[in-house]
Amino acid sequence: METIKKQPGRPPAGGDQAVRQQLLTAARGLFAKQGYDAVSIRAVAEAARVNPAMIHYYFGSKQGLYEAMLAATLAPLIERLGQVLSAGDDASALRNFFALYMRTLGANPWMPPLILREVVAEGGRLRAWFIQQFASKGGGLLTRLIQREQAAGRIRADADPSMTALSMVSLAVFPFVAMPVASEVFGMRVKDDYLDRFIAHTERVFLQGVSP
Amino acid sequence: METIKKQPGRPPAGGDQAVRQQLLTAARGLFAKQGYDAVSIRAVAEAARVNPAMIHYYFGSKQGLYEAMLAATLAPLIERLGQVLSAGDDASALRNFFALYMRTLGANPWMPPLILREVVAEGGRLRAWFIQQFASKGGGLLTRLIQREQAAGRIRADADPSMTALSMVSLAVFPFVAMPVASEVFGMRVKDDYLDRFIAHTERVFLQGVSP
DNA sequence: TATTTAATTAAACGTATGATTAAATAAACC
DNA sequence: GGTTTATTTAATCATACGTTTAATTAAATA
Repeated sequence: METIKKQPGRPPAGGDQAVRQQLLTAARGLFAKQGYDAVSIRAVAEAARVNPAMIHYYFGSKQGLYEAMLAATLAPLIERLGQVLSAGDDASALRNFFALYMRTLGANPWMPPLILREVVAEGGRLRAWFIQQFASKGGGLLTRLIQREQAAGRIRADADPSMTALSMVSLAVFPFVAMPVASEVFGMRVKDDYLDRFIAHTERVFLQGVSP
Repeated sequence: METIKKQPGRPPAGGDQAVRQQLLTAARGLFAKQGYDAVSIRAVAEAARVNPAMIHYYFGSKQGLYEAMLAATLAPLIERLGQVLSAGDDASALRNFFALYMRTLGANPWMPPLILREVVAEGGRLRAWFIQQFASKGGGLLTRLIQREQAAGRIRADADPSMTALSMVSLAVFPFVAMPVASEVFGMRVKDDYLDRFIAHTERVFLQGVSP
């Protein structure tokens, strides 16, 4: 039990000054796992080993913390997908896009729940950022890609691009969130190569499902 | 402003004695739209036009109300799917199953959000009922159907049944919850025939995606 | 060195929540 | 008709929540 840093006042300069980042990280984990309403700012502060008042000092409010965390967590995904999309236009672009999408979700376990909770949060608190900065950008990327693939004859032309985008997002995002349930129901043992096999399965279902 | 029924005491026999059902209906709508934590028992009682204490009288607790509502809402879906599954074994069984699944979700708008909120509620309050009574039964039905179709050569044999079931659930459930977001992002206008067209689209993506 | 600014703590505030209780009233039963 | 039981209301309880404030300390600045 170290008793350092128990008194008020500005901390010595030796410290990491990483309080803000600790809060963001703690908030990411807790909000993803339990949802906005179930997480108290005291719980976040405790997980971050920080005084609860620091949340208001750095983020103004609980909602401010949540919004900052969501933007910091989800924005990079859109950016990377955009890069892959503008990288190439060959026959493997769709496959690359899909693989990067699912691999990123698999490597950042807090992403899928955060996305799903926002999607289901109809009329919720910060719907604005999620829709305008995440969903519409991601949806734009997706439909552009799909139409490009349709023009190239790799996706059948009679498929509605918006519906196709929805199908792709469904196949890619939902299973990650459902995995804990599926483990109990199907007894899936998540071994090392499981993620790879699952991505390959999903990729094939989608690509074959929308092919001409 | 009618002032009837404002005094305590057992109500006259003329009344409907439907308090319990009113509470279940109000709870279904509110919990589906806002989630468990965001809904107060006072809000449920107000929506049901009933005294808040009635929740504890009939259901013991907020959680009791939630569990009763969830069971009453989701159990019929599993039952109906089971009937369809055991009805026939011909080439249209899979298509019938899929259509009934999506059509039921579309006709009962509170179902998809309730399911999704349970799926994402890792370590949540009543995970027990959802997993043991809903997810495992539904998962059992699904894998049985998929393996039957594989034996009949209508689903490719190298597809993992559990993964295939996950893909099917993803394609069928997620889009309903994402529809409000998709409307804003894609400008989808939900016309009369939209649901039919969307179900047809999804059905084709899945069937074609898992075909040999 | 003296003063101001930044970062942190502990304590408190007002409110909303889930839950409980006592009283009240009509139905059900004997 | 008298007693018991079922259903409802209003009031209250304790707690947890988001937020605010005042005090405190070290860094930054001059």
